[in-house]
Amino acid sequence: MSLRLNPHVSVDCVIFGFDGQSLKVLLIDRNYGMSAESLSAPQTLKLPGSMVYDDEDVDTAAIRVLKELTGLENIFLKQFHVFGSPDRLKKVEDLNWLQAETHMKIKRVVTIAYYSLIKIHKTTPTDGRVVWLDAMNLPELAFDHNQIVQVGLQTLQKEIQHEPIELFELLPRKFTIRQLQTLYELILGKKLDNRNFRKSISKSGYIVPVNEKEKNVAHKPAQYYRFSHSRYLKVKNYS
Amino acid sequence: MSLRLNPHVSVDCVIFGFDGQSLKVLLIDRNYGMSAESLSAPQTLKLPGSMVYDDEDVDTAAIRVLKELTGLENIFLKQFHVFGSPDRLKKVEDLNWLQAETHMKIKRVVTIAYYSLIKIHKTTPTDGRVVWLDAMNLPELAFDHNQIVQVGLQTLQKEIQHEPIELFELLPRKFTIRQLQTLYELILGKKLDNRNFRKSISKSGYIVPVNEKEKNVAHKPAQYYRFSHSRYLKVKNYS
DNA sequence: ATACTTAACGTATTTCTTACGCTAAGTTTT
DNA sequence: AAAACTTAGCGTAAGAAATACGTTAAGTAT
Repeated sequence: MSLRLNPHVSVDCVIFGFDGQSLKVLLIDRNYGMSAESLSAPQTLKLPGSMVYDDEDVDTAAIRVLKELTGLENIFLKQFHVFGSPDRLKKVEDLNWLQAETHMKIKRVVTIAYYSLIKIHKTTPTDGRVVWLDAMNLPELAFDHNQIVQVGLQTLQKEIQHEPIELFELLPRKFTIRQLQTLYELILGKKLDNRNFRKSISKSGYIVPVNEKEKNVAHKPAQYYRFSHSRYLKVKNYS
Repeated sequence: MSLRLNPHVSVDCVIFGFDGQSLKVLLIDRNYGMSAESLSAPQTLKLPGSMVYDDEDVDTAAIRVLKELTGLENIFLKQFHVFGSPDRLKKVEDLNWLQAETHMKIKRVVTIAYYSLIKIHKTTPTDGRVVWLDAMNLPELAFDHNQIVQVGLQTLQKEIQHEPIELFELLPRKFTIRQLQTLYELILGKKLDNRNFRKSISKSGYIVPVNEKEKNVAHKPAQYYRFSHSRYLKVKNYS
């Protein structure tokens, strides 16, 4: 019979952001501040994550990671998968970095992955380790983080079919229908019919116009809308 | 800064079964073979689970638990949530039992929950610890296992709206439309219109009749159907 | 004034969902 | 043997939702 051990338990966050053009993922440069040679080494980027502390709920750990990096609280965060293969740390440089960082002898880490959606402009810009990269075109990341992003993206694609609410976390408070459609198209990876998209928006009942239009654009200015949480609850509960 | 530790990592399986009448969950009597007083103690029932072994993938651990209890392999198993609250072991008898069972000093266990669907008649009947109880009407279970079953059921409800394929794991190879409908109604917790249900089945394209009917029933005998995996793939990929 | 660009409304068609009426094929009862 | 009972199984019509596509509107740039 096999022996039992305690793997270390961590959380990793796939933090999606939208800058109006493309879908981004927040990454940490783990060699930030090091020599130029190190910086040019591959796989220097990783997802933000942390070991789970003593007496800390795993969800709380994910909330903490997000707070530390972005300063944001009360953000949508969803647990979506556990990555627990024993050979997740098969790259030597990953294991070395992890042990130096945590000051612990580590054999194995089981990680619980979360995804989150935030507005890019709200992130703390003082943390130089943070970079935003295009979610659809990532370089090779540390550990199994490319796989984690991929599974997170697939989960998000499934989720927004039923709960579009999550997407509003990615947009400014006031947004145009076109911005919302672009976001849908980016995440789903396909084009949508603008006229039918508009119809579905007006039918939704919880995306309401605000008294403001675009300015200084070289075409007909678009109406701004906002997401009405109270109307959302009404629509979902009482009809 | 808080200390870091290694919680123990376990898997727990919510194994759903269908006996033609009601939806069941497989539970383990952890006091099996003990004195009568112990047997009458509350919370003697728990979900099947295990610590994750050294060099074992977490998914593999879940597969192993299922195999040990039912003898079944190649069964649908889906990871659905991690339960990682630090006070999961707050009941003294739970902690005592766990430490006696594992011969380890345990402070905390983070568990990864899976659900699975199987045909009840195929379970190994030799294991006396195993009991099947009605999923909708469970007694108080050990640990946070009532909550785990509840979340598992909610996940299953969501899943079958999009991927009815999972349900065929619960039915015999040949089944009637009525059996399938009963299963849907049990899981969704609501009645469905039989005529419309039949229509959706014939439209599906992957539930095909076999050359056999019910016998010795006190009414018009029903046609048997089976799930065609090859047709399922065609329908889902090429249309 | 004309061209250009994106916003925004409308309509017709098809496809999906829902509600409900009726007949069919067995066994059980009288 | 006929009638009653039970569940199987087909059909149709109305309403809702998804799809495809034509057209006008309101600004800036030249």
